[in-house]
Formats: sequence, structure tokens, C-alpha cells
Amino acid sequence: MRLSRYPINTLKEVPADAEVVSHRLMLRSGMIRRLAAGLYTWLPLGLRTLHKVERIIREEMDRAGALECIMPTVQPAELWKESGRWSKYGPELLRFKDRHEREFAYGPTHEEVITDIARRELRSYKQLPVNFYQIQSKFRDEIRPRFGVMRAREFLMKDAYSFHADEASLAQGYRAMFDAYTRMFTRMGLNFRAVQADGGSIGGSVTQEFHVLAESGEDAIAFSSEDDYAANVETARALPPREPRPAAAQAMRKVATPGVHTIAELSAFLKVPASACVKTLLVEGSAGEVVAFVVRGDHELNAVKAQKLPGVANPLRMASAARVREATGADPGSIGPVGFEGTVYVDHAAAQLGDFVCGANEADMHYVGVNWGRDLPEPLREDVRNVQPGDPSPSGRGTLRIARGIEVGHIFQLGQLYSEAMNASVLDEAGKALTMYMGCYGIGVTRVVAAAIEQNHDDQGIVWPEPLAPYQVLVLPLNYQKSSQVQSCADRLYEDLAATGIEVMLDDRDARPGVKFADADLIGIPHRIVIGERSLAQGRVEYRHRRDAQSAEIAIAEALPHLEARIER
RNA sequence: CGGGGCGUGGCGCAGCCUGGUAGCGCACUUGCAUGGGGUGCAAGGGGUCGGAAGUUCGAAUCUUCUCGCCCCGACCA
Repeated sequence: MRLSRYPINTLKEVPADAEVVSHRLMLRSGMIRRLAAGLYTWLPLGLRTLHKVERIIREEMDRAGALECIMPTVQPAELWKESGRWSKYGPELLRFKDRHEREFAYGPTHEEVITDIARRELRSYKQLPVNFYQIQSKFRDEIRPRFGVMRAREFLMKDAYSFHADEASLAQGYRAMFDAYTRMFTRMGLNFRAVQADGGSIGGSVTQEFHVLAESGEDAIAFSSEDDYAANVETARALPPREPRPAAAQAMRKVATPGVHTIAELSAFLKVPASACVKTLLVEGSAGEVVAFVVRGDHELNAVKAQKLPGVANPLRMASAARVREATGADPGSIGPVGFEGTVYVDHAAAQLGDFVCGANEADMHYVGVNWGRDLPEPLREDVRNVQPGDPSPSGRGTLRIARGIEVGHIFQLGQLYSEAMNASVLDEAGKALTMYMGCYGIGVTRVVAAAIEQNHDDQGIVWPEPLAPYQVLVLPLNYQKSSQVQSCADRLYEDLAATGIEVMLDDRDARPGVKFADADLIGIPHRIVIGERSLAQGRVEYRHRRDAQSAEIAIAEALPHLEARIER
């Protein structure tokens, strides 16, 4: 490609709303442009990278035996009503009517459609297992789209669905997808981890996420220091403390704590560590009442764990200040479990405390020296907190550390969730109906591109992992318009490289060197050849890899073999 | 949805408080110079200030309504 014929500008300045590096760099380098909230156009440069991601995905899916198909983005409401998700999915599902007033949705995912295909086409256990996949647009009406294509409303997804005669086959198919994902992300040159996950609204029990590790990631991942245990903090188990609860040493007393509302203030005011205090949080129950959660002052409530407990509204909703007042007689900031009427779930660590501090359900008052079993009933213990760095690993070996990740893939063993609801069965060996077992496997294709940039950039711009770079080589002639030697050398090299099948971009613009260098770094093409009059007089050109600090001079005749030896294909 | 903020040439912003008919940087066009890390000089094109209503002799500026967007929290590839 000749850059002089590429009309998309690189930008020095960037829209004020672009916050994360990948978004900024994608805008600045001319990969994408925003159309509306959460909607992006992929310009030619960006599309090349997107296609590379797609190609790797296709190759590995095909290698794993999956079959590509493509389903409509627009889906009839009937299917969603059948699976029960028309009412469950909520406002994230974009719904609309056609001219005949029939209801449709723009697909946020395709379990219903594929299950419909499966139940129509699959008749016999002999046709199983089978795995269908597609790479296609999804729309999820996110509450808050942000970070460019990282969390867009319309995005490209690879989704795959497998069908099996039994659980063993499902586990095998799932494993095959795990391996395929591992190969894909490895081939893309990404630093990633597979982690244990929560099923969320898709459902299913066995499930793992693939995360690209990056500071800007929206998810927290817990890792064991000693083995390969890794889990999303949403789901990572906090082990109950081993030590027995210390015996009560103090009597319970009510103390005045004027103006104290947070654990930090409480801890500073009473000069006790936050870990000796207890935090009480009220959430909406499933039957109109409120439910209390008690965690240690230095711990955080884990919403995913909490909302699974009996009597708790799912999704979790914090009680309003008015509801808190109604239930306890005090404002949030002064509430506690002593005398609370209703369900109280207590985190293991909080249940282990003796002589602790908590709110007294009275403005500006707290209790100190509180003890379970004496001052209030023995607690209903549950794991309801987020794990923290230093916690023992649930795997039993090592302690946990926490890193951030961007979720680029998620695989599930769904079991018979959808096949049962939608009656998807085949005949087994005995001629009896057998409800199929399903797995589903997603990759956020557009998100992968953003994640790759989050992980691979420097102050100057993108540093593409070679397999994802829009072009492999950039030929950068200086003074191309004025020097006929430079021009003919650049043109020849460009043609030769292209003829060899190398993806090459030629910066033939009439621009100053500084502009070309800055754009080269911004766009991040891995291999760069600079052709300038100075070294050309010596019969040489300069080679530099985007990752290198220094360039090296090579003979013109060596340029092509030099590149061929270095390009990773 | 709850809380905060912003809408002024393509982008980044100033002007608004204290009404007087719109300005700066980048980008763009033309010319000259320059030519190894976002070059310099000169000339130019482009906005009616998100929209509507109102107050006023006069509104980007004040008032009301409305639309859109962004940021912080609960969702997901």
C-alpha cells in the first residue's frame, strides 16, 4: 500500500473522551472512527489487523474440527421466549418490531438460534459430537459503552456451540476448545491466562475465561504463587481461616463515635485496625425484605458470591439509604448486626473475630468488644468477600497475588440448559430421545485487537506483535519527491517485497522526515527500512525493528533476504 | 439507572461570571523556503456557538425546556 493513497489522517490530538491507550492509539493511527456511542467504523488499516485475528481464529477452529457457519444478526422473539431469556435478558437486548409488528432482537449471542438449528438438523447420536462456529456482529446495549472497541455495543465475536451425546464428550469438546484458544492467543503473541470464571447470564457450571494481562484490564485475576491456579476475583474462593476464634476478653460496650461513617474513620477514631472492625452491608432480598452481609473492615463484599445466596436478589442491589433507615433505624455508616432482625450472612473471616467493633444501629454510636454467640447469635457463615493479595490459594498451595486482565475469551460447559428448554434431542442407540449436552465458546474479536495494543505499545505508539501487524514491512524513503535515486530505490524495494508476498507499506508522501518517523512509530509496523540519500550513496539502507532502539545499515541487495529472514510468518 | 460534568469550524480548547454580533493551536488549501524525528514564513477556506422557546434594542453569554455526549458506580466477548 502506498501511504500517499491512504486518505485517513493520523492525529496528533485525540478526542478528549478517549481514555485508555488502545482507544487513543487506534484513533490516532487511523484504525477506527466512532460513529455513535459504542459504534465504530473499522478503517482499512484497522481492518487488516482485525482480519489477521480472524484468520488465526478460523485456522485454529478449523483445526479443532469446528464447522463455520453464519447466522442472522436479527432473531425472532419466539426463540428467546422459548428459552426463557426474552424476559430474563433485560435492557441489554436490543428489541424492535418489523412492519408486521412482529418482535425481534438484534442478537447479543446465538444459543437460541444454534439450538434451533441443532434440533432441526441433528437426528441421531451418530451425528455427534459437532461444533458450529461463526464470526459475526453482536449487539449488546451496554449501560455504559467505553474504552473504544474494548467495550463497544456492536462488536465482532467468534461464537462456537458444540453438541454432545453425554457429559464425557462435552468435557472432551470443551478441552479441545481450551487447547484451540490457547493456541490462538499464543500465535497472536499475547500474554494471556486461562482463569476460572463465573457463568454469568449465559449459565453453565464449568467455565473459564481467557484474559490478556494488562494494567488497564477491567477484571481482577487472582493467581497462586506456587501452582497454576488462576481465577477471576469474582469467583476465587476465600478460604476460611484455620485458627480458632479467640475467646471473648472484653465486655460489649457502646461508644460514641461522632461523625464516623467509614471503616477508615472508625479505625482511626478508635485506634483499632480495620481488620478488627466489621462492615455491615444491606442489600435487597428476593422477597421484599433486606438481607445483611457482614465482612471484615478490610475486606470487600463480592457481589457475584452474594447474589447466589438464598433470599438475596439476583442481580445484587444495595439497599437505598431510606431502606437502611427503615430496617435498622440508623443511617448507612452506623449499622451493625447486633439486634438486626432478618437474615445475616457473615463472611468466614468476620465470623472468626472476637472482641470486634461494629455499628450500633444508632447515629454516631458503635459497639466495641462484640462477640459472636454471646452478644448476638452464632453467625451464618459464608464466603462472600473478594480474595486479597496474600490470601492462601484455594488450590492449597501458595498465596494469591492479584493482576488485572482483559477478558477476550470465555468458554462454558452449558450442559442441557438450552437443549432442555428448547427440546433439542437426538435418538440414542436404543432409539430413545436423548437431550443433547451443549458447550459454548466465545471470543471478542474486536476486543482482542484493543487488548493486543494495551499490552504492546510504548510512548510513541503501537508495537504490534508480528502476527497482528497490519503490514509486515514499512519502506520509509526520505525526500522521496526530490531525490530520484531514493525514489527508484524505494519503488524497487517496495515492488520486490510485494512480489515476494510480503505485506509492505510505502510511505511515499511528500512529508518531512519527522512526520514520517512519528507516523511509523505510531502505526507500529514491525520491520522498517529507511532509505535516505546519505546511506544510499554508500549503497546502503537502514533496517530497524519497531522494538529496537538502534537501526542497522545493510547493503541494498541484502535488504530483501534480510527481511525474509526476520519476518515471522 | 443513581451521582458529577460537558456540548463553540474536522480535532483540542478560550470566550460565558460582568450580553454589543466569535477567537487560538492542530488539521486543510496556495506559494516560497526547508529536507534524518511532528520545519519556517506568508496568504487563504471553513463555525452562528447541540436544538427549541423566552428575556432584551441586542444572546455563544441570562432563563426555561429539550436532545446528545462524557466521567464515577452495578453488567459482559
